[in-house]
Amino acid sequence: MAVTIKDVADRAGVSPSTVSRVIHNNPKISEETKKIVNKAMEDLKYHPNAVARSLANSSTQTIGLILPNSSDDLFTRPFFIEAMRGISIYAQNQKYNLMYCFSNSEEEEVGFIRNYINSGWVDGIVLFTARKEDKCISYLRKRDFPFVVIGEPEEGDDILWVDNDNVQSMYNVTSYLVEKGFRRIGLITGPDQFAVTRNRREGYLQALKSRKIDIDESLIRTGDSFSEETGYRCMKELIESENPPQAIASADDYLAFGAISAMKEAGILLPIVGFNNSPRAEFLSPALSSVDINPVLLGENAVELLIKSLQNKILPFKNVIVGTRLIERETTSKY
Amino acid sequence: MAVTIKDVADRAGVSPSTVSRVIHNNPKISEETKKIVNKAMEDLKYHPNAVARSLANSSTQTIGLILPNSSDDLFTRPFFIEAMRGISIYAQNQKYNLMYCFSNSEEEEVGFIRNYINSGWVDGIVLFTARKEDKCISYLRKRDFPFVVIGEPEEGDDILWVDNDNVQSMYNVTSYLVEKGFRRIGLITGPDQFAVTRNRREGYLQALKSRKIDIDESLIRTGDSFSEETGYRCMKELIESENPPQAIASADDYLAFGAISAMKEAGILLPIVGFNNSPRAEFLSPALSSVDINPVLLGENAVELLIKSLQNKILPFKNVIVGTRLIERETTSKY
DNA sequence: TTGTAGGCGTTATCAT
DNA sequence: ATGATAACGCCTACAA
Repeated sequence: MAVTIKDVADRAGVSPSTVSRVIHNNPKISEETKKIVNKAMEDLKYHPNAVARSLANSSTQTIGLILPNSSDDLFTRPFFIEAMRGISIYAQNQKYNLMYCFSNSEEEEVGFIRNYINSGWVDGIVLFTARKEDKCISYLRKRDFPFVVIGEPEEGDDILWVDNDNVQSMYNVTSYLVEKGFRRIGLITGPDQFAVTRNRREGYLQALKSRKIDIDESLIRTGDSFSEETGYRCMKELIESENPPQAIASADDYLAFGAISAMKEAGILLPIVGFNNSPRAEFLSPALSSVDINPVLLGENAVELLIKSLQNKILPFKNVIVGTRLIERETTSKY
Repeated sequence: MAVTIKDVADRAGVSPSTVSRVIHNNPKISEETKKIVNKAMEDLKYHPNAVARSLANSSTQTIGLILPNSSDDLFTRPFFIEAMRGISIYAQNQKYNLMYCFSNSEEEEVGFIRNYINSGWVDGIVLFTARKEDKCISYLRKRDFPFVVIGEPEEGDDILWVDNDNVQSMYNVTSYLVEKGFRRIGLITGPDQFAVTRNRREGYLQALKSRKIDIDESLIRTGDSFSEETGYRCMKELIESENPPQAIASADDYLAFGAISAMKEAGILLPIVGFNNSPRAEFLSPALSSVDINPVLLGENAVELLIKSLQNKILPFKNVIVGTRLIERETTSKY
């Protein structure tokens, strides 16, 4: 078997507790013995057993990520892997381990969370999406287990979360289109159960109101997914409506991709802006203007909040807003 | 604190070992006590502590994934997240946990592997790429630690790995282009240090040889990355060469994307096939023909091999070949 | 069939 | 400054 703290103690001629103290840089240990113990550890190539340590500390230094696995191709998008990478940047720096699991439904997500908590594997959990009346969130609160959400939940501000300012971002996009001279601006979004949908619509509405532009409900399409098909369908409806829009604000790039297909089919090409700055946006023809939401930073900040709260550090804020920026491309630059 | 096996034992009026036996379905336990103990477990909402269990068993039921983080945008591609999802499908089924880490270099990868092993967190490791003289592989072998590689390593067949038949796949692509009547077929690949590069080139060469077509080295471009820029540069060289190709086999979609840009710039459009069936391939104009390598299945099979070997199950094969299929799209269908 | 006791490797409390 | 001891929660000979 592997070399243990006892082996080191024997070789150094001290007790296991002394070795433990050396490992943890306990101040009241003589330089002399510290040297001897360190030598013994090197000689034996000793490495602490993290599992035993976890048992003794009742803390695993591990964070669990709950990844959704939506029916559409949501998870094939770079958002998740980018956020996971962001999370890894901060967590690895802090010597935290990362666990992940994919779920196929909200129920399954709750199941994995329950399992992570009951088994004692993780110290905290990262949720990748905030739904309306989110069962994961209510379960985690019921269990009083540390977690952070990527995306602002409706449940209030005693929850840790990070998000973009979705209201502001869509406000900016809408204003940008208004500035270009368009007044009839169509809005295509994903399902209403997601906070991101409601917030982006809110930004759209606010922008129009602040410019004294009347809201025309017939210009607002709430899709039942974030897929291209949905975007296509919504756009088609808009095109065929009595009073079609002059420009489109889309709450997601993929919805915008679908919308562009519908427009091409109809032989028109209205200015359009998407969200998430997906790789394809850049290479589409015409290249799609899109809002970069910085998923890496979302991930980093999320796990930073979580880890700091696990370490009982004082959190100046329970929430972090990550800035977005509009990447202007061909679908709007020529107007 | 959480309820332990001892609490259950007390409530059921038995010893902890009896409870443990019930949990593990030990055959020599009376139906009577089994019932009582189960009742007690439910009443107390008992859940075994996985950390304590791991310590006692010296097995964590956890697999560690080592993700590369190449300088180009490799990791933003769906391959990794898809493979991770495939891994999760099998692992979650087998009640295995998954850990992951991103590395910025081969050295860092070795560091994370060392850490995973020394800390005792994981029972086995999944490598996401096989390089020439791969340091991760040699380190894992030195430590005699269980692992599996996605991608065939050069080190031989006592290693667990899964891969596509890259030789055959590129053989098929090349043959497909030959069938269409082209004889001067250009080849664009990524760096030579990756087995996938060497194997796909081999398939290309074999296909030409089998058709008695002379190999023209000037048609073969080995890029120094898998990025679009590289593809662009390689294609430009091919176009400007004395004797340019009539069609292109590309070992990667992104290389193909870059190549298409170069062709568009030059006002030509040679037939071209890529690899990986990236989402963008479908939506490019013209849509890119590409080989679907089935990353989900690669992940599933990889972790299946690893877990079975951890469970000392007899493995009929140490390697698995996952089938590929050519998705024909506009870049070749019209020829 | 069930209980006892020791061990997994580390930490923390209490002595000394 | 260092050592002995118990504890973390579970498993598994060995005994009974």
